[in-house]
Amino acid sequence: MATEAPQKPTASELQILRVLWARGPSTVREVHEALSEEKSLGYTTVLKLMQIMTAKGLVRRNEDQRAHVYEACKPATETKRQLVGDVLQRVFEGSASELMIHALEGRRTSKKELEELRRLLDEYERRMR
Amino acid sequence: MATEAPQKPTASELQILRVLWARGPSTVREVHEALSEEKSLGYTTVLKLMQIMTAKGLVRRNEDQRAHVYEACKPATETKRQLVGDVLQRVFEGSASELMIHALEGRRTSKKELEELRRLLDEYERRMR
DNA sequence: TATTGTCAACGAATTTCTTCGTACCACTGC
DNA sequence: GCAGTGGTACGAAGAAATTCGTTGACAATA
Repeated sequence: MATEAPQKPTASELQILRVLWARGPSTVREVHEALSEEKSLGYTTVLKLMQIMTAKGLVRRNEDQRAHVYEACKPATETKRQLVGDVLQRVFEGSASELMIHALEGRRTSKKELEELRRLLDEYERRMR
Repeated sequence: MATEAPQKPTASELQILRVLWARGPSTVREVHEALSEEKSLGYTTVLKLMQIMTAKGLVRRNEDQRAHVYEACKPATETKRQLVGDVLQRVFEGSASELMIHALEGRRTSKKELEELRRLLDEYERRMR
């Protein structure tokens, strides 16, 4: 089918994407092993998910080897931007400040991270000009 | 049933919560009308959703009047914090800076908003001390 | 009192996610 | 050439979301 519309990954699919982003192109077995460290999932479950993701166009695979090698279609950055953009719209009506407020509250944010955030703002502003 | 576990609203449920947050306690009809402006949904669909949300403990209702009056159980802030916290963990492994980067990219952020963001950081830091 | 309109309740149909069991295929080593 | 091993494909089952039609209660009104 190879749909062309940009699909939003589900929670499970995101877990798999994260492994692919971190490891680069990987086989189902490799993904399954990486995921096993945090969650117990059957091998065929991961396989099925990755097949579905292939059909959706979230990942593509190279079938040259017997163990197909999968990789994410889109770079991590793009998908992350899409996901956060979705929440930004659906929950905060597009207000980045509102998003930030709620992201900072309800957790301890280190001094280091605050500085990093300031640096980001500076950089963004500079680039924007 | 009145479950006690903190439930995460689905996309549709969030739409309804947003109406309730904006309007305060409302009847199904009022919510339905408010939603109709952005989306076409049958009255009974909204009713059903709100009944389910009641069962889940996302909203509570006053049945004194024939047209029951619904309101969100949790304040907007708390739910928003939960939703953004979820993305923060699932997508950005808890890094607020990462979240920020991706929130800012892929959209134009006004100078005004950037200032607001800086102000937030200052305030947060001051409060943290 | 008969009619009409407003509402909640119920349940059913459909779709999507998630999870596996089972079957089947190709290669390797005896 | 036959048994394992390690892989994919297929299909099914259950849960959750989403959507709405139908029914029946109640109330206002003509």
